[in-house]
Amino acid sequence: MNVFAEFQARVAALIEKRIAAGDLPEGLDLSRFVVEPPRDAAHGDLSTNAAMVYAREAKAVGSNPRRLAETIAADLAGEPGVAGAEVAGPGFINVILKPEVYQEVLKAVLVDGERFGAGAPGGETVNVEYVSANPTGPMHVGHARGAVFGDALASLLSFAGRQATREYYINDAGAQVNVLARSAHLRYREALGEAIGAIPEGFYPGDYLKPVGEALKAEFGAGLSDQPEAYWLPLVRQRAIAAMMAMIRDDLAALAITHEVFASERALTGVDGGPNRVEEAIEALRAKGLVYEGRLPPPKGAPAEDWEDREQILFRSTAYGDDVDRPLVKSDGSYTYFASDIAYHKTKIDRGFLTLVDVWGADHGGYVKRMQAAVAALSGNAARLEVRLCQLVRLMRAGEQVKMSKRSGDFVTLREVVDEVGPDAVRFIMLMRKNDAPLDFDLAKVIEQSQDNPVFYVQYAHARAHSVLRQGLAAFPDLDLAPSALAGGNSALLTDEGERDLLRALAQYPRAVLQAAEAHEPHRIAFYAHDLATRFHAHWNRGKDFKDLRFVNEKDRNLSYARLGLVAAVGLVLASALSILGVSAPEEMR
RNA sequence: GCGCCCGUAGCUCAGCUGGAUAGAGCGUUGCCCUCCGAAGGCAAAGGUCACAGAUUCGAAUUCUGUCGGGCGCGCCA
Repeated sequence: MNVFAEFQARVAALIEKRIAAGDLPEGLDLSRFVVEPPRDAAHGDLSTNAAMVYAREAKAVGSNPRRLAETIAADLAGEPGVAGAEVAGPGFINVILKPEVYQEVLKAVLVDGERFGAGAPGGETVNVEYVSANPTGPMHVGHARGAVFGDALASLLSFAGRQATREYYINDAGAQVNVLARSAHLRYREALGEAIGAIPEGFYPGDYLKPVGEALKAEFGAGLSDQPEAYWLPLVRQRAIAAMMAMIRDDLAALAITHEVFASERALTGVDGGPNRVEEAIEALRAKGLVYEGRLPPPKGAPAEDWEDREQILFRSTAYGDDVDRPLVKSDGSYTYFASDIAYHKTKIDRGFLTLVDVWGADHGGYVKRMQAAVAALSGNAARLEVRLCQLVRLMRAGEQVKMSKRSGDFVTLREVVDEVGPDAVRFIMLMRKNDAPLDFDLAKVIEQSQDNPVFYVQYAHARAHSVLRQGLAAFPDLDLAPSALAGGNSALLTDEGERDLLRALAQYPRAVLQAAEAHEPHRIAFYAHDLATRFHAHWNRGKDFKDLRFVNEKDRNLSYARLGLVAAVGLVLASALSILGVSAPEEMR
């Protein structure tokens, strides 16, 4: 039950009525106005700018904008559920709703439970690709942001009714996985008892490869030590990648993140058998006349000492808005990363997705246009790729930046952070910020001041709601506090301003979900949850000053029951919002 | 040099796709626990929305320019 969407439709109908009456011209775009909650509660329950939006059109047909507003307001005042409507300020129409509307909202929350605010299932299919970290080592905190964002976005879209698929692209075909294999082979020789000394430049130095070396020893004995690299590299690479992916999945699981599809870049190339999807994708582009041999101007800015001017195979990405055409084949004849990424995105299109969302680190920003060009070209402009860039996380410790370098092996892993502060805090902090704003993640702060962490604030509100329900049951042991039963309470008794404030907040949840899903901005759900928690804490505290405002009043069974229904509804919506964010909703926090 | 992102309270950030008097957390100051959970609440102080133009009934929000910061700029991923 979305009050705002309902009134959006009603106002649209009233505007059509004005058109029929000649107060407005035909052919208006009825999606231009909004029905929203006013910032100031004194302005009523709903507010619309419809009369202002169409003021110019009203003038054009000789009508008066002010009169238009008053006519619409008068019509609105006669709508069911409306207690009053008036024109205010520069031309807003403010609507005051009858209490019955909120009683219905409350009932809907209690009946629908954690599904309140969810969109109708069966919406469009959306592919959300996130994390896609190279399988060369454990995840570090920089990966966490995109991981949490993508996961929460997919949850949000699913809740809003879309059919979201979570996907991870494994970069297991490039040069860096060969480096991984050589590094693992080094650890293998170490496991065999060989003194390998310091890890040479150009190898991954981390200890996390030691178990891989041990496992290789267990599987092959000494059988790989005297062989040429060409012999052992594929064997070691395959096992090292599998080990890294297992580790990455574990790290993600610690953050409650899962993917439905793990897509292998290597499998696309056909080197291990199977069709060569990369070649197919390039042929598909070639068939559209978008692949040619040509020369590129030298790169500007950063000096490239090994630049050589030569003919190469290029994708005409400029035909779809890119700045320059992009190479598909390297000088050694192998495909570029871009070429296999085109093939990967083609598989998404071939699987029927028309909306693709990629979550990348901000350092890949320069890559956005060419990938969008490829998706547009491959799908004939039918599919749309949206790239959400996550600014890199600056990891701080007591106000000082922690330098991280994968090469030196000196980095803070995601697992270390999760073990220190818990998955809920990591997720909530990352989701309290827009993805494209930089984020300082101060370990010392999160650890030492964990009580000031907003995640506890929201979780506490949820726990407090359940605490009140427990109190209610203690006072009235025979009450049925199941939400479906509470829906039968007499919510007309909820007349206090604090209670009405909570009801208004509950009514806004479906709207918040809808808008967050449309904008692909899960952080709005985090702010909604925080706002609802604030209102709940505030009203709870009023019960300290005014005893008759407490939810549980042992002398008034019916009133208590109605109020417990409100408390249960707040708890349900908080749980729903936290569930979208992937944060736990404990019923007790003592 | 070019492209993308960002600039809002002392600090960290929201600002509902152009709306009414720009909000919250932290920090500072002063209050509220014989009382449903004080991990909470109330109040005060704190602003040239980087700057200058443009668009219109109306701009933190859209466009242009300037300044400042981040990221990126064949054959790495």
